[in-house]
Amino acid sequence: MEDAAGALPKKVDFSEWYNELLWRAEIMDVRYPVKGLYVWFPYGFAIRTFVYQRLRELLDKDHQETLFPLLIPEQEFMKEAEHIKGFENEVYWVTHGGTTPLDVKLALRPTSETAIYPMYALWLRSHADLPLKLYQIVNTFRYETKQTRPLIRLREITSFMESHTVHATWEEAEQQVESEIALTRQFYERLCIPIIISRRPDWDKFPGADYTIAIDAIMPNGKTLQIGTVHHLGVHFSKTFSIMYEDKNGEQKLANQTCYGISERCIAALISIHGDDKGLILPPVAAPVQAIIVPITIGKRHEDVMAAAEHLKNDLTAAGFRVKLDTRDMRPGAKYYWWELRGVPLRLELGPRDLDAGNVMAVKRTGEKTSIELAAAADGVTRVLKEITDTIRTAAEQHTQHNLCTAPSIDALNGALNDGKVAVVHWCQNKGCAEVIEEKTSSSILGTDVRSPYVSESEGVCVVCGKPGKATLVGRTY
RNA sequence: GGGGUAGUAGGGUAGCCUGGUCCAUCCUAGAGCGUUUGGGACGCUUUGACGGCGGUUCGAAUCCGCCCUACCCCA
Repeated sequence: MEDAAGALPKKVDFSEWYNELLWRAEIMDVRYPVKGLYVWFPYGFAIRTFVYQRLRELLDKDHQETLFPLLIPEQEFMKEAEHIKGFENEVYWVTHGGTTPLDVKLALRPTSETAIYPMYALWLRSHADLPLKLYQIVNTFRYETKQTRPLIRLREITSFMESHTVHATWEEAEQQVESEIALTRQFYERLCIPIIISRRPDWDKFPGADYTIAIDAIMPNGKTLQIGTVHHLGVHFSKTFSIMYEDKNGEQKLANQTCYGISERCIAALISIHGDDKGLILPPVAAPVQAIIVPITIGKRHEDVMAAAEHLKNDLTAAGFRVKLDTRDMRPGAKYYWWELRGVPLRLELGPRDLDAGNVMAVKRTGEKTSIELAAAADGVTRVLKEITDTIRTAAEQHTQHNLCTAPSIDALNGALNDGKVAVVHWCQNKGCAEVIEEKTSSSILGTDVRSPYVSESEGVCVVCGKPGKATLVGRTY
């Protein structure tokens, strides 16, 4: 029934599928009349809320949430040379207050280092104030010149979680980097999104960082999406902004810093990796509606069924599930399609036959049907939702494993990339060789020191020059 | 960074080349009423559009220019 009313484009036509799904599943409205700015539909925003709740839960264990201004005065923004170089072509400037030109131009934050660190300099006095670990979830602005895409490449990033930590020593900051990586792992583990961690090459690190660790996911078309970065800032910014503390011996020392970011790209990955030809598939942790009850009412059994459905809803709500009862005047089949498109993990069909048997039919968004006893509905739903999570996670992991391979030569690399894969090659870490690889295969070096269950560290000869090389992740990127 | 194609109701389209018969086509969605309801219901009634600004012309959805926006390809 390909041509049935309302069929989505197939997921193999990823770009079309993605755009259509954002619209049809009511995630983003792309019709806002400014390039690169999009509107969250309430349903999409609800997904965002639950996803970011998961992130906050993890951060709040040892970070504190805060909020800094959107506007950064030009002189602060211009203090750190490398940082400016990295961002100057992407900054939006506020130049007027009404009709009056401003004496000091104000930047719309492309990221908040230069907003936060002057304040850190004021706040930090002694080693007893360390470590300092704050985060905020804010919008940021970047004048992107490449093609913009909803949730993926935006001129206004609406949901940028940025964490900024301060430590006494470089080693402590390094440990913090590891702990942020572990946090990111847990976050994506909960969303059932497999990730690949690597260390970005020097030319691709954050402007003003000692090094950058990146988290990438493989999208359905084989392109990689960077869905998190952790940066060791060393003392670059603390020198510039005089972020100093008095150590135990009474000496003034420069602090070491890290910063770490995750944006709504995590939702792009969530949608893209799990969805199918019917629409979204949301893992229960991220689903605004975890179970939808569809009553099947015929003739005079209408009231019986509705009462039982209401009762079921109350039971499940009391047990802590996000449940809805769909009482709209639509045929049941239409409701099934409607909720499948929106990725609700579990559908509970309740009709006269089920009622007479004391059961409710539980249909997983991942495909399977089982019967649940009405008297023990909460237990049944707990079990089935867990099975759904496992199915979603396993499918995503298989996809990632399937799309990762090793390539012993440039030709093999090209072949793998053309097959929609991400590959590991050996590379000598020389910039010239990287350029050869990138040019010959129209791809990007993602990084070295790859951490993934599907990639093992190995030594080998550089695919370009034949000198000793390290395992390096290469892919076509968003 | 370079090139291309397009913009017509909420969504998708026809009309444009060859300006007038277009108070604009069809599908879908929306509203109202009725009959329906175990996988996308049906009938009747009804609302709703030529991206923006300017130009050419007696007359512009249609031709020209600029702007905005979107999509595709190449680097």
